[in-house]
Amino acid sequence: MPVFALVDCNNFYASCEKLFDPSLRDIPIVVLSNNDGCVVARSAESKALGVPMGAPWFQLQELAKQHGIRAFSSNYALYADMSSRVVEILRGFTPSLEVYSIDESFLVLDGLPGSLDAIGRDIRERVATWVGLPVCVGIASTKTLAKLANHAAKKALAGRKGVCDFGAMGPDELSALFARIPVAEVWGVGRRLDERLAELGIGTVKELRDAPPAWIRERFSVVLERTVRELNGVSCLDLEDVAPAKQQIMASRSFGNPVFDLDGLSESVASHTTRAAEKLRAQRHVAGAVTVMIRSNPFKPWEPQYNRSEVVPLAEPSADTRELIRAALAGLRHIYREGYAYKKAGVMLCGLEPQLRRQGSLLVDPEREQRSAALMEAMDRINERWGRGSLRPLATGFDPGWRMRRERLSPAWTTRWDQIPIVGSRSR
DNA sequence: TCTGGGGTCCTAGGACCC
DNA sequence: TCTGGGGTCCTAGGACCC
Repeated sequence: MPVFALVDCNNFYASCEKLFDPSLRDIPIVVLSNNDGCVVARSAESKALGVPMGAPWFQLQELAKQHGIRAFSSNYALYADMSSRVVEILRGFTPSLEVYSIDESFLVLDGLPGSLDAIGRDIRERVATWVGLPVCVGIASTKTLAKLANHAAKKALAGRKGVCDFGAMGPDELSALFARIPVAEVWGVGRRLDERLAELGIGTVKELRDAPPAWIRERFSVVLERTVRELNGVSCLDLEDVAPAKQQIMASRSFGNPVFDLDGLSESVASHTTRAAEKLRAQRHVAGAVTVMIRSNPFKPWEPQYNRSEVVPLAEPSADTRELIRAALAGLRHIYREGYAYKKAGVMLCGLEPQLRRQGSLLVDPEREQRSAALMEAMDRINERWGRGSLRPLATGFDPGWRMRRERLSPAWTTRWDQIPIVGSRSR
């Protein structure tokens, strides 16, 4: 029987913010989405105050003032760096590891010496000692159960010091626990499924676990059927230790201020295309089409609304930023309409295929293609060495109007020499 | 003034094929 | 009166995840 562990950082973004600023200890803090829009992470103190996940920050002003809640802009440079440090530590326990998200990893612990509970406590201690972040560990025979065990370690069985191994619990104990956990906590059960399950009298994990899989498949789908099997200890989801190549690549952002004219939209679309193209080349793929999207602000229904996208196929699949921008801007000109306050623009690259396996085409000049590849590689290397955006297409512009708001950004403590924390200094 | 940004998978339905 | 059976591919939409 396989043994999966799910290691999950507690309140990850909020914990990262607290890590380098001791004055924040015991202070309620939240981390905001891009444009300082809504709450995407809360410290334990903020949760205790009842700050809801996803709440718009401007609606929390009163509560924040009352309790001294501090808010931070998303500092992805910091979170990504801390995340990779945690993963590095986890790799010290097992080579079979899947990075599931920025703050979660699945580990396969089969055949390791020592008790699983002891390994779990080791993981917790090592991460806490080496990088200072709190994690919880859930251990079970399937991924879905490991997720649930992790949840139990955080909530229902918080007394177990952040480690929960379902394998060490008896069937009655497990059933009693499952009868206390709402079915919505199960990985793969979202709001809609929760509602539909409730109508059928399934409200707890235990009730879903004990439902006949065939019946679930009939009433719902093969996806939920798989979830039921996983809850019964039948492993259906394998560890994906090699991340599969993306099938589509998105880049989009809301604007810090509304944009009205084509020029502003063009600059943002060119910027998004540039970022998407970097990701595309990083996975060594080419794209067959570019989708460009623009929309007004749906939270202002009293203003005229406009929401449109267009797919622009490329004559030949490409990873050349210039060609992708040309296609995106052609699509943008086609769908742009005057008279709207635009709130968001984005591009999506699709029809992705590996760069190398491409079929030769009579329409492609090999010499030109080589020059393109060399230029893109040079640009990527310069930007890697000197920082993103050091060398960029002119079409991405200089207008700050549409760029996102980040008024509460903490320093890039670990990724910029000029922002590294200073512990003490000798004065003369 | 102010409301995120990515992704995946599955299903149904239509077009089209022989 | 009466109009098959099987398949593929594509797209849109809905659900989920963090």
